[in-house]
Amino acid sequence: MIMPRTFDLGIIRGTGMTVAPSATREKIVTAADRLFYERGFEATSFADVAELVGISRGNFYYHFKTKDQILDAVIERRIRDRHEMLCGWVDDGQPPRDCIANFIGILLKNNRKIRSFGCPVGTLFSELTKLDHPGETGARGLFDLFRVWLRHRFQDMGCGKEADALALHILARSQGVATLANAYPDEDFLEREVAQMLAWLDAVADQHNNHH
Amino acid sequence: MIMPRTFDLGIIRGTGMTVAPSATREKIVTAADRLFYERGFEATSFADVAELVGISRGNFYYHFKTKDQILDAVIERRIRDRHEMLCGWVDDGQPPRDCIANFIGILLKNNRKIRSFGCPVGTLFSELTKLDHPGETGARGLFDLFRVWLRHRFQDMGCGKEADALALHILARSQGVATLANAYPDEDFLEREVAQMLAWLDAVADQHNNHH
DNA sequence: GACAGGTTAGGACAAGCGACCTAATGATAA
DNA sequence: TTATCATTAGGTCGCTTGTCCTAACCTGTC
Repeated sequence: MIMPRTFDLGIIRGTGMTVAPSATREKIVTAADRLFYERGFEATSFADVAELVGISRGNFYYHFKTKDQILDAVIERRIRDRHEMLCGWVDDGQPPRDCIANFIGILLKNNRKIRSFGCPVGTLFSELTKLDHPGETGARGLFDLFRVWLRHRFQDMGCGKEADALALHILARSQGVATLANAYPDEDFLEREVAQMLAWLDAVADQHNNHH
Repeated sequence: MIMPRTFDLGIIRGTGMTVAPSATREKIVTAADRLFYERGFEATSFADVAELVGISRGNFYYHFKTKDQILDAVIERRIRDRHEMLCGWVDDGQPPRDCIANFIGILLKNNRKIRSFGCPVGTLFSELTKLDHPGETGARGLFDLFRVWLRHRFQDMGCGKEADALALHILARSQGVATLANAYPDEDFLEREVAQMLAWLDAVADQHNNHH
């Protein structure tokens, strides 16, 4: 397991020291995280975030020098959250097949948000790529997190060299399902596709159980 | 086959008459189509389009009253182009299996653009949804065009009631592959997934050949 | 030449944006 | 109390945006 980015656990502001994160800063990141997801990064203004947090606009400059820094903090948090979630499943001692099934299950767990706004990872990456925004690297890091984690689970299942291709495959399937669930928000489609993905997963598992 | 939108084949400008489309208007739509795809709708300004076309900014108002009208025209053209492409395959007398294979082949044919900017349909829809933009309906119409066409091809293959689910499935797979090809622009992934989709298609075809 | 109608260029306009500054506030420690 | 320093509110700045207006430009026909 590789942490794709170093984590800024607090405010540094020139002192070179790591301090406990400010409560307001965390509120800003939380609000920005939500608005970047629901409205997109560019369409979200400082005023929007300030209104949601309930603070003054001008106050932002104290916590973040630029809008890009807020984006970095949001991506950082998203990576940390997903990282914890994924590692939690492994630490629980769940077998790799169940871990991957949990990943697929995210689509159902978050089905309402996904049907409204698509996948937080895919839509953010897509937007930043089009904007030629440096944050694209961080957004790709989110993909990397899932890709590497899935690869390791498939390796644990004994898939060997195929593991990375399988990881990308299931990642792509999830992205596609999220996109179409967003365009056609009827619940049946999502459940149907998740069931198919789980069946596919079990077929892969069986195939490698029989071989070894 | 249903045309999801009526086509405005020219400029109306109050007269209620349909006139031959102006050359400048077509240039504007072409440039906007490209920029909306490469940079996104909101991030593309009138100045950007004007520069690409080589005309004055202020001139836009003569051809389009608002930016939204340009978007409508772009979506209209995209629908018309895809409609012609899809109908062309059917009119050529290609069997349904080959028609669907052609659809999957779009991913390879446009692989360079897709790896750079993602899928023109999916990314546009995703952006407009987040913006709560009325053009979302038109963008969904693009999905509808493919969905209905694919459904009819699967029906022609004898898939009956499953046809629509199969159409959505292959649509979702395409979307996911495009998204990940955008994030990881190495050629192998795209070719691998396309091969898998074609294998899946043949499996579906065989299944329904044996049954009947 | 004179005229008319479709077309174009260039600029004006208010609104909103990110970035930035400064004075006021609040809590803590001497 | 006083001093200190982190934090906040409110406002300004230059810039870009979409929208809109008007004068000039073609390119025909009379």
